[in-house]
Amino acid sequence: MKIAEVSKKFDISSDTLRYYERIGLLPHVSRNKSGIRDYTEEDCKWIEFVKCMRSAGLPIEVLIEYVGLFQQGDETIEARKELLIEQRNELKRKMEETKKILQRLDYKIDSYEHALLEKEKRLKRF
Amino acid sequence: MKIAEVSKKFDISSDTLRYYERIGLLPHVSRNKSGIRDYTEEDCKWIEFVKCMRSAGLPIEVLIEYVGLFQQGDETIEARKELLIEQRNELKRKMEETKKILQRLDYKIDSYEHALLEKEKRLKRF
DNA sequence: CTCCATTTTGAAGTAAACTCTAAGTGCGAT
DNA sequence: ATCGCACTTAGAGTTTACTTCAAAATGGAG
Repeated sequence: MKIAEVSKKFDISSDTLRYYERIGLLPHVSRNKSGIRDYTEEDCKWIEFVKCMRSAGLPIEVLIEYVGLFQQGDETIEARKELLIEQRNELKRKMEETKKILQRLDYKIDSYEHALLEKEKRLKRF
Repeated sequence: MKIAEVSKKFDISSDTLRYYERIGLLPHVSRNKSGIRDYTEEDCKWIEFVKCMRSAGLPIEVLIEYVGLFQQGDETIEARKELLIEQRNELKRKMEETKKILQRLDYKIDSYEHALLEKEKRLKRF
């Protein structure tokens, strides 16, 4: 698969794909004899994984570390697991916070609802 | 309250407080006769609100709009409510996505757990 | 073979959200 | 009254995460 195809498939610009590879957020993609990237299924899985984790807000730095550990082989399974657990905990924490903020928004919206009703009442009075 | 106090209270740097005010993310804070900011309780409530909403990822731009609407008075109650509803929906959407990603992380962590057990088994065999 | 779109690289540019600097003012403590 | 720290402003600088650019090479259609 060439870069344009992959770009379309994941809705990530070619530039970003090259950038991700350059900074080590994706493992090196192999090239054909003339130096053009030829993405494998494996590469695509990484891209999908990275896109997903980025969308959840995992920092690029952490994902680079994960890719790095992965490339070092089986010796890093424990470390990778720990990294994922840490990120999961962080995500859970964020979700709890978001829940609270949602409640707060609900409350505020409700207040506005009441304010609007009051306003209407006052208008009808005349 | 002077800026240093407020900064400490909310753990937001003085620079950031001034910056927020400058871009309209906070209503104008009144100054004493010698030009030094004197934050009221009202100001503090705004800061707390902004900090909270920013932490949930609401864009600065949207919050600036909200502050702007607020300053225009009661005519904008409806618009403010709509703005909050939109942000709430967006937040809900994000939370659903985060939930899915949490599941995925759980699954991945579990896989690593199994991989580690397998590794241990292999070691014990010899 | 000729075009023209696509790809390559390294490097420079951009947007958002701060963060810092410079140059100056104000005020409590010694 | 003067030291020194907190405050002021305007504006420059930084960081993160891309994005664009420039110049050269490749690849497929006609």
